[in-house]
Amino acid sequence: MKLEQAIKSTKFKNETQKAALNVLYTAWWLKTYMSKGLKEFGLTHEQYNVLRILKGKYPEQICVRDIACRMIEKNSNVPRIVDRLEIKKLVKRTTSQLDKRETVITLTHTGILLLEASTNSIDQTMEAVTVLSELEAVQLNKLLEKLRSSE
Amino acid sequence: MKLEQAIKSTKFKNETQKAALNVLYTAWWLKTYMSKGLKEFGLTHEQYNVLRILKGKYPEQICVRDIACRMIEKNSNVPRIVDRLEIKKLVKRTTSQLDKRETVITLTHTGILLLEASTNSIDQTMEAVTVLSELEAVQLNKLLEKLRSSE
DNA sequence: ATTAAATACGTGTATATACATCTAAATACT
DNA sequence: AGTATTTAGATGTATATACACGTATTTAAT
Repeated sequence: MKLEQAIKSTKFKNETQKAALNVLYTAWWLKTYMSKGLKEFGLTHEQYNVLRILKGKYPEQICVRDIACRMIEKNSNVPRIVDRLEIKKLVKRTTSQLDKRETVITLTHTGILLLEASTNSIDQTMEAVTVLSELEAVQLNKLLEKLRSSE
Repeated sequence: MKLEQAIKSTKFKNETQKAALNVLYTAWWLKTYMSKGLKEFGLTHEQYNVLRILKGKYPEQICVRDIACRMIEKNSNVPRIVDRLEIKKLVKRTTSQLDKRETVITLTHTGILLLEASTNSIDQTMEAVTVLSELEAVQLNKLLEKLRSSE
């Protein structure tokens, strides 16, 4: 669906403003598909992101701060997300002995199994809905990084 | 900043998966700038979106459902956002006489003034941070719509 | 060595997101 | 007409987002 139909508006200041809105809308669109796919595993978008980050470093341990700076949405309240993963026994918290301020998070066996099952399912879903050739994806990545280059 | 630095990860399944993550990250990045700019006006991202939609139709009236389907994030709880705008006296609620189920939302004078001031400020901020030529923006819009074309 | 500053993370609050449920009103069905 | 279904929107719940603040621990400064 064209952006114009999606948000029922045709009045954009210029193509750049439209592009910004288009990025916001597309992100919402992607998140919606992901959340739907994750539902059968009882995971939210953010919980899944944390599990993926833990998997990426496994079996190396990782503290809350390291998780936070790897999150897509940097303002995520990682302690609280970990709370929920801990209740479901998908991760374990331990105080680091090297630095007692740090809380080290570890994937449990249950966590690994759930992550494996959900990753396969989500990757398939996302591949099915994200219609881009490899070349187009490269182009899109370039343009998004150009957009953010003021930072 | 490159996506790899932003989320401290270099392991992507393919360029398409990276593009999806890049869209999500860029959306977060844009929202952050917008929220910062809106703060001085005491508005959130979503409250601003509702005000913009009301302005787009002004002085024509518009009901809650019509606002909802124009929102960028379709799951927005519009009645609750309107609650907050009403408390700040930026909008007014009236029950439609044609269909008493409908609640019609109108911008107040205060609302119009605040919207004008904030729009100028935000448009400037967004233009400053969103670095794209008109041509690049056209390309980006095309690629995002291609990405979503499975829908 | 003692105090000051910085860091890690937990917690609190307001709002948003996602989704389910409830109520009133409008429409459709027989 | 009388009942069923649909629609609009308010409301409830769990989690997330954004941000401020508190506490314990570590590092730096004097």
